[in-house]
Amino acid sequence: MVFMTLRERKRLRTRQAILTAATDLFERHGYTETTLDDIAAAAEISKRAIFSYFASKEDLLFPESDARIGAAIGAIAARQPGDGPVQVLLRAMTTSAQESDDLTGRRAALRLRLMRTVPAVRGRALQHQFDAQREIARHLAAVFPADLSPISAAALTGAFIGAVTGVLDLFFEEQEPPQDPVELRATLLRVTQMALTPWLDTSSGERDLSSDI
Amino acid sequence: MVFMTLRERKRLRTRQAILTAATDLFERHGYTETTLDDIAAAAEISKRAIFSYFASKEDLLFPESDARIGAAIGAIAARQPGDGPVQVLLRAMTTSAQESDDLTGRRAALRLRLMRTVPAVRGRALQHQFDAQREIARHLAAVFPADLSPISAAALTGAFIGAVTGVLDLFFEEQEPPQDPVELRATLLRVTQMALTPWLDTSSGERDLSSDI
DNA sequence: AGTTATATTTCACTGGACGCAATTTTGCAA
DNA sequence: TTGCAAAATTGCGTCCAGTGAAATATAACT
Repeated sequence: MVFMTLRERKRLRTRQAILTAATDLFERHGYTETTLDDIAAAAEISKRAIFSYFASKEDLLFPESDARIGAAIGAIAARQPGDGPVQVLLRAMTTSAQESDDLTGRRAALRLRLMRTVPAVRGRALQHQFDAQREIARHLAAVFPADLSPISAAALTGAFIGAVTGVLDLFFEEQEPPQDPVELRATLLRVTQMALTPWLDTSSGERDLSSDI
Repeated sequence: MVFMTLRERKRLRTRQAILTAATDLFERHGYTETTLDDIAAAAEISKRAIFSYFASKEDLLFPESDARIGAAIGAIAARQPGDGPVQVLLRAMTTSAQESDDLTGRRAALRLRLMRTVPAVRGRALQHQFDAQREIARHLAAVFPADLSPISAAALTGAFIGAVTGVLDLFFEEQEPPQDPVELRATLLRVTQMALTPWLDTSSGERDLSSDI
């Protein structure tokens, strides 16, 4: 966006200031230990102003959730002619894991860590994931009206995401999420592969995810 | 338990009083509109005492979540000799939907309604569901060490529950959850059937869930 | 009855969220 | 450059969930 009024640019800057201040303090002093007053002070803004940028304290950890959904449905829209629903879902997952910076960056690792320690954060994460899932299912059904009823689309999408989430949780129970963005992204793709290979074997068309890394 | 100290009996009574007061007020005035002070007053107890029974306001809606998990892992333990992982999972879902009063009763319908309107409630519900999923996956892997790695168990369980949850959400988007417990339970089983039939066709052994109704 | 253990109440306090009015900042036009 | 309307920001104040600690009450045990 080259054309932005000065107002919008400044707003973006303070928004970014809030985000960096928040993640910074979260990393150094912990999530619950950091108050909104602290963040406001660090961002040189009033506490009240934070709520004009983010709806809640938790949302400071999910600043780009819309973009992630957007990437996924974009991948669905830009499907290859020969692909079936399963392939499309798969590609939507991997590309959305790559395009949006939401899965990389230092905020991603922080979020993964906080998800397992702060209940409120986990709850918000699951909510976001669920909303994304509903949206994806809706678009998938719209794109394959012949092959998928809305119900089948919901079931298939839920199964996919559920499988990946389940394996991800198990995986990060014993293994710390890597700090390095590149490594983190590779790990996520590997876990996706682990979660979904049984599928790809039995149902339709083998495909190696590692080609996407 | 016929033999219970007076203390335990009284404690159970007040616990029940809190629950009925809470669900009552939630139904009549709404969740966010009802304060903990209201509930405390209705239960004739101090607000502070509520927290010695329940950890949070949301948890007033999930009083028996442990029992639900217990029923599920009980069903896994008491599996039929010939059943594979898929059948066991299926039976665990249906029986846990029947044994625990958590899915029936007027609190279940209320909860389903609030899950779609109050974000905090939805978050808590997803958290409970996720915890249950992890527990179930762990037990499933323990019971089928030959057929399932811990990872496959996590993926399979996540896929199952994810599919059911996704379809459930879609279903209740247009259709109000029925108030009548019997009808509600039947609906849940029907939705489960809808979500999982594609599976049962392709993978292993057809089975009609309606025999469980 | 007296003693110990466990609930419950009371009170004071923190922190997140939000409504509202006053005030400052900014974009833009005369 | 100045003036003005719109938008952003601030500084209150309020509400409510949740916590800590001390005081009080109540059951259990001997």
